[in-house]
Amino acid sequence: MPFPLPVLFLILILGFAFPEWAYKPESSPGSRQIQLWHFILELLRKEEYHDVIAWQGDYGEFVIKDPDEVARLWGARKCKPQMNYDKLSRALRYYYNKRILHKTKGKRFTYKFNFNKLVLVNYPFIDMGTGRGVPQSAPPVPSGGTHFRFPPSTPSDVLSSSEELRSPGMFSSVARRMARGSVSDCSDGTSTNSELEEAVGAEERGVGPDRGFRGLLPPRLPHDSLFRVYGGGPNPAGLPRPGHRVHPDPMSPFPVSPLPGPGGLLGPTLSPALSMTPTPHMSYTPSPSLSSPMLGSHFSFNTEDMKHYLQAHTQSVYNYHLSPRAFLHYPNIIIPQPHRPTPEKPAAHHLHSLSHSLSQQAADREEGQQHPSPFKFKLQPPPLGRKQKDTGSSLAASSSSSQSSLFTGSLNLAAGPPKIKVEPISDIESEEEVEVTDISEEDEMNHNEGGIFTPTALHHRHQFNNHYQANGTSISPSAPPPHGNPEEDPDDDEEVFKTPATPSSASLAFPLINLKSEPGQAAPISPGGTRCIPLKLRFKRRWSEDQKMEADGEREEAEDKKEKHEQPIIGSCGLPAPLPYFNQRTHQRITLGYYIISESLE
DNA sequence: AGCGGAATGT
DNA sequence: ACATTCCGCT
Repeated sequence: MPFPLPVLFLILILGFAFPEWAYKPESSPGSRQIQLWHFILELLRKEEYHDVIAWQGDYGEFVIKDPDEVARLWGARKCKPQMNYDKLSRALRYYYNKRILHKTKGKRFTYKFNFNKLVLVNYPFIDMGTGRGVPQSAPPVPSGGTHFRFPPSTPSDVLSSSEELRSPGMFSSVARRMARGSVSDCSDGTSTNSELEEAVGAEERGVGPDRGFRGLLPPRLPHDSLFRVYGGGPNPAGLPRPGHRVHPDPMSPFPVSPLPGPGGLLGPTLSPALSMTPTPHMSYTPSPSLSSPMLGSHFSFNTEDMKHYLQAHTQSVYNYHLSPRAFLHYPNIIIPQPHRPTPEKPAAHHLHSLSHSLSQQAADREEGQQHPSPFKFKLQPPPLGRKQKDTGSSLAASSSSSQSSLFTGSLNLAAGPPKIKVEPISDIESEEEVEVTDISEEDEMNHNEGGIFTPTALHHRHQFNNHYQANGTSISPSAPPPHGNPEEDPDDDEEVFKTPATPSSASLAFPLINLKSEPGQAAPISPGGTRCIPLKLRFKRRWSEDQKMEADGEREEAEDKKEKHEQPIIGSCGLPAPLPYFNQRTHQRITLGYYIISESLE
């Protein structure tokens, strides 16, 4: 083996951090076509449109003052001249089920973003503001006290020579044009999007970078605790926070976004939830370069693999404006020296230095805590989208594991048919492994009966009876949840969002790998208090799930069509993807479905 | 005004 | 997937 085990593990983590999905635009502002809620946020952010749409009322609540105009703008952006508010509102209504938005009842044209669930990793710096009507904006990067800089986001700076790393359209001239809000490619000549274009142009022309952030700030903040990182509230996590918002990092990519999207529009946006829960949304796409080695009894990473993944990660971070906090997940990343990408491929260097400074950050943050540099990760199963449900995702069991045990665990599964017995999960374990990173999870835990987890729960109830019934067997979304969400506005239509997006997360997920634990150590409780279950059980559960999925995956697909609840909106954030293992008999890759969320911040 | 099903489009 | 379009219903 070219690398010692710890290094291999790092490579593995890094490697899995940058699978194909990292390039996928899902939820990313720049890529793909703009989504309506992106656009809404964009408008919200611009003072120019405050007569048309503006934050109003509760946190995350906005009112469309001029529905026709909003529709017109939207139609212009999408080159849909026939757009009107009726259609637009239909689109908005689709967001209800996705829990991006909900309607503020009784208030005309008033909707509310579900920032509890809206983990805009791609908009990590939305600053919802702390100050009662006082527009605030956060520098896009917590530059104060750190060395972090978004590197120059030019293609040559970020992209490697590897073609496969090049995201389509990224950083092209077209992309740059789009980044200024110019999407007037409407071939029908109905380019009516000049407004936004002008607006963005004005921003670019020099109004301070700070200016562009303001529009996104809703007038009030429900809980300081929500935004302790960027919001100006207490900052228990100890993350360096900029003292002055007026002097944003000059290196910030946000004022002039490199993003191709409609305007780099959401550059300086923050995920309030992210502040607390850097919950990456990841769907793992198997990487060929890793699959073959995994089948064998040993890993072999070649330089290209490393380059690929390191660069990919770096690129995805840049492309998607990922929060630098994403790097906190690798506080002690070490790019193996012997195989460090060469200078003409600077991505790894970036990553290296990034992780370096960020590890310092992490060290600062960890000051006074037990473990100065805990290589600890919380893992979360993939969101229960339909796809994931089909492929099996909900039963990610948590575990704390040493490097070697993780490896051997994976390897054992790869090396031979797992001798795993299907057995129900005891609710004790399930419940105890709950990791509430985001207080918004609380409501989910309390209301999983209406959530996306439901179908899975139904399908697997016979198998995981105890677990699911622990939280009630009713799948009625109307079952009023006990009040348990301190951050939920009292006057808000709570049931809408109390629908648990991720009871699975709450009850089954947030597995944790404590990389610091000794080999073989059970590490039942992490320093952060996370309950972990043995690796063996984790795989066992996983296997059960997979077997189950193989059996009735199609049936579920059919039934899932009716299921509208989907995962919380989480942007891709360039974090490690789940570890795959293989079903030896079928030789199929199986995604474990663990997501590294974050270190414990508490 | 607002909801959501259905068909359709990209 | 994420709308767009249409429409019946409340």
